[in-house]
Amino acid sequence: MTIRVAIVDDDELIRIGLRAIVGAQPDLEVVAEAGDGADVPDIVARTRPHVLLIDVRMPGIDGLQATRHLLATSADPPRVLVITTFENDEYVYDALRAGAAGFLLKRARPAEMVEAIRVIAAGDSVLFPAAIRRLAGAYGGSGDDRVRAARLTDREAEVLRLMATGRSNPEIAEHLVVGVETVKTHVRNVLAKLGCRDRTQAVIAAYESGFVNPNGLP
Amino acid sequence: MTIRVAIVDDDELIRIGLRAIVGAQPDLEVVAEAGDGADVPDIVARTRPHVLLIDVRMPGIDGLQATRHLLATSADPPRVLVITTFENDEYVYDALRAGAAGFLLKRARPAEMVEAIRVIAAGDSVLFPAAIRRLAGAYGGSGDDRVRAARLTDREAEVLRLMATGRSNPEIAEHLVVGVETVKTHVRNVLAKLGCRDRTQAVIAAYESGFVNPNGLP
DNA sequence: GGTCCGATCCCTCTGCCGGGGGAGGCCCGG
DNA sequence: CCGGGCCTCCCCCGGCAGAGGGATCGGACC
Repeated sequence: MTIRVAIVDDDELIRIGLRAIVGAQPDLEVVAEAGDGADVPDIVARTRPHVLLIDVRMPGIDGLQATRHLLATSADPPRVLVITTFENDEYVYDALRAGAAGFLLKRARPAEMVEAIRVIAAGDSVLFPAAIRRLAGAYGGSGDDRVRAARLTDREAEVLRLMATGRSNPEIAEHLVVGVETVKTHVRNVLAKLGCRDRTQAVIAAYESGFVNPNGLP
Repeated sequence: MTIRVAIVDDDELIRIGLRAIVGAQPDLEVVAEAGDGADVPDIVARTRPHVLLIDVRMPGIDGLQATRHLLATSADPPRVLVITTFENDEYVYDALRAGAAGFLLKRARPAEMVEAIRVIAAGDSVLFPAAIRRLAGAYGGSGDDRVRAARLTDREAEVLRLMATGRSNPEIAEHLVVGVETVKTHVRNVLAKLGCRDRTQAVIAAYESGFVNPNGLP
């Protein structure tokens, strides 16, 4: 099956280069191109790409915003591969946090680029699976049973996620920059809503209901 | 040309393991070892390694600070490969932002580790997806790694499994028909072997390493 | 304007959890 | 035979967790 690729970059030269590289592969196909992040929802809806190559830095709607919006609204979003010039671009990390599946350096060799696209399209492997899933899960809506049924508030969900990283109450407090007492209140509410006796049971519920996931897989 | 590798980790066991793995490769050579991030500038200046393996989490100067300092002061710094236990460790993001070239999971297989070192040493191919893919590599399906590496006894494994069902120590004791003190001893041993602070972290490790799984699947 | 809810913080108090010891019985293997 | 794992149980103790109260503030909603 050919992998459907969409390219979004404000620099036409980059688009031409990427199109040439991607188009030369028998198993890859460029199904859409755009020069503005604002077009992303439209082209995704129309062409249903498997992989979306998008520049983090663009005038108007940048890759970060586009990614976030996409994962928040699309029922079956493409895998997002962020394009960047500098490997230490701070936006990249924000993009990854927003749910991007990986990133690609503009100066990477063509063979590396297409390999990255294939890897990303395969979906189940790659970069920071757990972290990405967690973040994507926070924005997008993939299924929890018990946790979703608990109707946690944003803050409570955040606290549960931190509990599921093994943090103690003081550590969560530090991370959220609030008092320990506040965290304890949230924890108490989470436990009550989930019907759990202690934080360990809550973390188990989080795993079992897919609120958090081990090493990958939706 | 042999790739010169320096290893910095506060855990001597990890250092021994890495040294054994790296040293066994004909094209890799361990030129320095340290247990404290404070030693990094010194060993880098003295031994001029190509690749620096460093643990993100260490008492005193951690990998993050060491990396930052190194890249800020060294004229020709080594490529930094960060060592971490959890792939979603928040420090990892910070380390990458600080200039690390990639990260290595402690539970990765030796072949994946040396491959990662070679990729990093090659320098220009800093493509994360490709590198990470080799690291995360064959992860899926059956991978106890962390838990298996802990070499738990039968009883300890049984206790961990019960911990992962959300049982308290008294409940585990009742289930196993032994005293609570016995259970506490097993729990203590499990925590020590897994390097966890509390039972919640142990349960997370059990899920993340596939020792137990949500809802099904091998 | 009043009500409800979410987020924040504070207090007390019970108790299990987890660390650090030690100690006896068992079976296996050198 | 005797050492070493493993399982079992015991004591002491500091500390955080979790229950149960109550309080303030802001925004959303009516």
